Amino acid sequence: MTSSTAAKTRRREAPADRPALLLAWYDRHRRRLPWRAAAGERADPYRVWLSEIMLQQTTVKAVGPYFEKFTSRWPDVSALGRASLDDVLRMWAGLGYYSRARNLHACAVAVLNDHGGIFPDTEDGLRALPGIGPYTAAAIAAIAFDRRTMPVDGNIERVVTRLYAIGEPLPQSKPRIQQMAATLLGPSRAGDEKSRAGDEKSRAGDSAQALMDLGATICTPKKPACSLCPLNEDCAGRARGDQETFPRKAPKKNGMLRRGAAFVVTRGNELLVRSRPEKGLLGGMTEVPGSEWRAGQQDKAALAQAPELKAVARWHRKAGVVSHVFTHFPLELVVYTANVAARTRAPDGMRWVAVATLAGEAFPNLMRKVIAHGLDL
DNA sequence: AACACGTGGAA
DNA sequence: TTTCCAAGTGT
Repeated sequence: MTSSTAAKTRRREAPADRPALLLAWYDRHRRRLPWRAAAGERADPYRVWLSEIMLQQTTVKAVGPYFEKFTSRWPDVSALGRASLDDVLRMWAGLGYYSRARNLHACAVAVLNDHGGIFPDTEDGLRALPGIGPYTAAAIAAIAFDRRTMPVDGNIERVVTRLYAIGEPLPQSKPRIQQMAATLLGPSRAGDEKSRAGDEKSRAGDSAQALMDLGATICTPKKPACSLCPLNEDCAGRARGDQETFPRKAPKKNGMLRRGAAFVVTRGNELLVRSRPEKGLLGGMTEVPGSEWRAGQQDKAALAQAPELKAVARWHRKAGVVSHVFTHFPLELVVYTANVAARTRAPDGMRWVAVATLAGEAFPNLMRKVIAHGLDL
């Protein structure tokens, strides 16, 4: 047997201890984030939950100020559970995916009313709450309650598909990824008293956060810094040289451009607004009145679609359009402005709000753009 | 299973 | 400029 064969054999018999390498790396390089406890300390379930909801499909940078605002105003889940939904939507405005805010509030109410203000400490218990899906349930269980479970988010999907060169595209590969990700969990800690399944104490939360930090800082979507990766010796993707091509995923289709009109109607220093329906796009958020948004439509017919605004005499069409891109379609809105007489009543379902207090309204960013365009802000 | 659901930043 | 995407969930 040659020495190189012997080395290969040895490696096969004693593979790198990836869970341990991962935790050792995490102990040196973990990111300091507002919702994370100090090393070795138990995280606050409320802060873990709040951060996990905010971080869904959202960058750490964008979440920072929102997390600060929320925790300052509502220091615990009971406080949030006693807040009004409107207040929560106003605080969430601008973060996107507004059903998260709705579910966040519903979840806080459920924890307060059904669980005495204490978060369930099991994955199943968490999973039953509004807005908590399989990822978030596992993340909270692992990070806040030391449950030995591995949440799989986008970062972990990327790291794992590269590590094992999983060529099957998402989402079909999800079960395989989940299975392989779980092998990166460290062993149960010794000295446990008997424990139920999945109840073993471990550093599961650290293992999960290690994988996320690795994905965020080293195993990045483009140009991964493999030379700095604690798992690089054993990475199948890197061995093949095509690590950047993982994870594979089906191409996404682009939505068609939709157009519509928005009406910025002022009455002195007040603006005419309404609330969107609770379900659907921008659900429950505040908007200025407008036409429907249709693919292929020009704006000619827009005014005709706003019968409740027929009374307005003088419309002024602002030059240019407001462009916005949603996940599934781009949007262009033309903006009409008008100023109406002092005691003009708001049409049914609409209300006047002071321009001075606009910043505190539950406007999604699209509406902030529209209003800024219409008011020349 | 596939699609709806926001936004801003990076390359 | 365009494309991709960032700690997913609900239906």
